[in-house]
Amino acid sequence: MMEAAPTVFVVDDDPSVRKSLGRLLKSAGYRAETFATAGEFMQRGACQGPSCLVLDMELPDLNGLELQQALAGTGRSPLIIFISGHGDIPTSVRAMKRGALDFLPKPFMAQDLLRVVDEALDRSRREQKDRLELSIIQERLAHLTPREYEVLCGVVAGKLNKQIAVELGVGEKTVKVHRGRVMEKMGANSVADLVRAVEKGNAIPPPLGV
Amino acid sequence: MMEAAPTVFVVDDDPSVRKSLGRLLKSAGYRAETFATAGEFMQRGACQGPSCLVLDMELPDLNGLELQQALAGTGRSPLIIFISGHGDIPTSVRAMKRGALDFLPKPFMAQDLLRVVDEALDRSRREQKDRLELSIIQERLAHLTPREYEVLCGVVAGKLNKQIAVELGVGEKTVKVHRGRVMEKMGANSVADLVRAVEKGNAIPPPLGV
DNA sequence: GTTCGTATTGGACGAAGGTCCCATATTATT
DNA sequence: AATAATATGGGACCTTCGTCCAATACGAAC
Repeated sequence: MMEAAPTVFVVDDDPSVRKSLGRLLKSAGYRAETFATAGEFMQRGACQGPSCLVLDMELPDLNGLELQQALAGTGRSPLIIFISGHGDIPTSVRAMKRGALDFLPKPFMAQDLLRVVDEALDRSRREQKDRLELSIIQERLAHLTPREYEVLCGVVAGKLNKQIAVELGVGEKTVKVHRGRVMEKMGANSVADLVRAVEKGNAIPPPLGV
Repeated sequence: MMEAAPTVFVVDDDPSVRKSLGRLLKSAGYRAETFATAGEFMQRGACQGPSCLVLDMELPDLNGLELQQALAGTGRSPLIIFISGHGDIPTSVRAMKRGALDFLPKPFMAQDLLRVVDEALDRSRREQKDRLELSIIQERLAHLTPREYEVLCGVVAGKLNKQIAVELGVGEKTVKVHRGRVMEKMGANSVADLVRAVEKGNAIPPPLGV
């Protein structure tokens, strides 16, 4: 199975920068898409393969930091490499605190950018794998009935069927039936698997308070 | 039980900065210790309570980034807030990529520093709690006999006693005995607890390749 | 109004887990 | 040589878990 081509998005208001970065990235073997404004990029939906965003800090509509936040607000959080002609330290620090991967002052050397892009795509692949696993687990969790979910909680808390039954005010028999269905729906072969799945599924990335 | 006083370390070669920051931090209610060089700070051992480090980037012996790495190399990784009079963007970005909490160009406003210090100490408390849990688990893991550890692996992999017995070439009975001891030594009341403990215990913070 | 999903339970049975007491063998330590 | 820790088991016993077949009840959807 072939992996989707790695894509690098470029958002920069300077046409010559877009053109030269586009060329550079394509020559390095990446798919490149360029945008002149934050708005344009927001319109383009997320892509499936690994990707990252090379983002100019100074844009006509939103500035780079604002776009970074806008994307985070809509659930998209691509790996961002900032580039900037007039950046200052506080701006770069804020960008990094919000999760940017790097911040390159213009002008930068092509190989520096390519190295960072390469790292970004590597990380993007890993994140994509993690997100896929997570979404599968959450999908399965969502298909549990309320009762099944209650039983699940008891099981991963290490309680006995008997205890769970008392807490829910039902017979131990009933708990067993639900429990069996939980194992089946979650695709777990053992309590150990179940615990790991639930731990992963509840791992909510803490929002960066920056 | 009273928590150890939060401590802020200051490393700066300028005596007037040390003095004024020391005063500022003490007036804000923190314990403050100041150092003129990286070497001096390295000599002082880690403290127990929550702490963070306010670190000047320009020092006579090592520069700030070097001290940051030197500390990481010895297993200490205090939360670092850089301050710098002559910083540039690449330096600040590198510092942030290596995990610094913030990077304040001099001169900065006292309240800005205090806000960041406060956040750092909050995080330090959380990290300390996590490290404590981790060390307890690792301590317990270290007290398992080799055989018990093998059995533990089988259990958290969701295997049946019978399967584990076959793999280890022993009787199911023996596995049960080891398993019982594992549960006792690990302080686990259920397989679920055991799985969570092992997952935590194996969570090795990935080194920042920066 | 019938069908579907959900929740509930019974009886029965076997598999698996856990814990007593007891026993042996090896190795390391003292 | 004696002691302790480790590793290995037997026998007995109870608990817990899982699954088979079967049934009832409620609400929502078609």
